[in-house]
Amino acid sequence: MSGTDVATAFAALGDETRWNILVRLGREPASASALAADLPITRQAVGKHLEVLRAVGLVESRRQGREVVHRAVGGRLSALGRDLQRVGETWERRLASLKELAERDDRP
Amino acid sequence: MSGTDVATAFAALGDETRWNILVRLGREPASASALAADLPITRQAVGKHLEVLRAVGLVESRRQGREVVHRAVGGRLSALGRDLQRVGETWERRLASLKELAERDDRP
DNA sequence: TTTGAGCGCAACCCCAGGGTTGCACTTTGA
DNA sequence: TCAAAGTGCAACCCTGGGGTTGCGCTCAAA
Repeated sequence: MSGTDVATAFAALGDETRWNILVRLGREPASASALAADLPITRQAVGKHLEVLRAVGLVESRRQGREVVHRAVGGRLSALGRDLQRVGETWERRLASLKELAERDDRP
Repeated sequence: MSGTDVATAFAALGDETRWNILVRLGREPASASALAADLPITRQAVGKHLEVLRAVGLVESRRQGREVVHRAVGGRLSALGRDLQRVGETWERRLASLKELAERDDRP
């Protein structure tokens, strides 16, 4: 998990509109126009968000007739979650070690 | 996990500089000036990032003499990770159900 | 008690990016 | 075959926020 990738992935998740779109696609796949119909923004704006989400692998798109259906990739989100959890636990352990070292230094 | 909270939390993680600061604090606690010394930005800029991170509970700060020491809150990150993982798995399950329904409809 | 390190505003600059309008293209269905 | 739905650019607007400089405060150490 490189730092850059993590940052861009979370930047993708860090926009409220984008999060709403993702949640909506988590319930069921939909086209850009369908999404725009439920949201207070243009289809073009939705398109840009979908582009961002697809770039980080959180959404997959598939042409179906004259419309393009987008779906949320749950696996990608789960993987991100697992990575985050691991990093957080590492920090907790490290902090505990530092604390222990400090206490040991206090009473040599 | 409300949508707004999630978005703001990930927005906090979505900036590369902020992520670098977090990782640095995950190795060991440090003051804003110490952080600024390692980074290509001003202490004031670091301060703003720390403010954002503290607002979402990813960093805790404690005055020690004349300096303020900041540390990464691993538990908060782990919790976020677990939430993400859960949401992702929900999506996967839902998508599987939809697929099964579609196939059942195909052969009535 | 003076000096400098560390911190906290506040004002300012600047650009990435979220949003829009406008247009041209394909595909379905009547 | 024609109208309307769905999509894909491209140009443009404008705000948010990441970054800076500048100043005044506090507190530890000499």
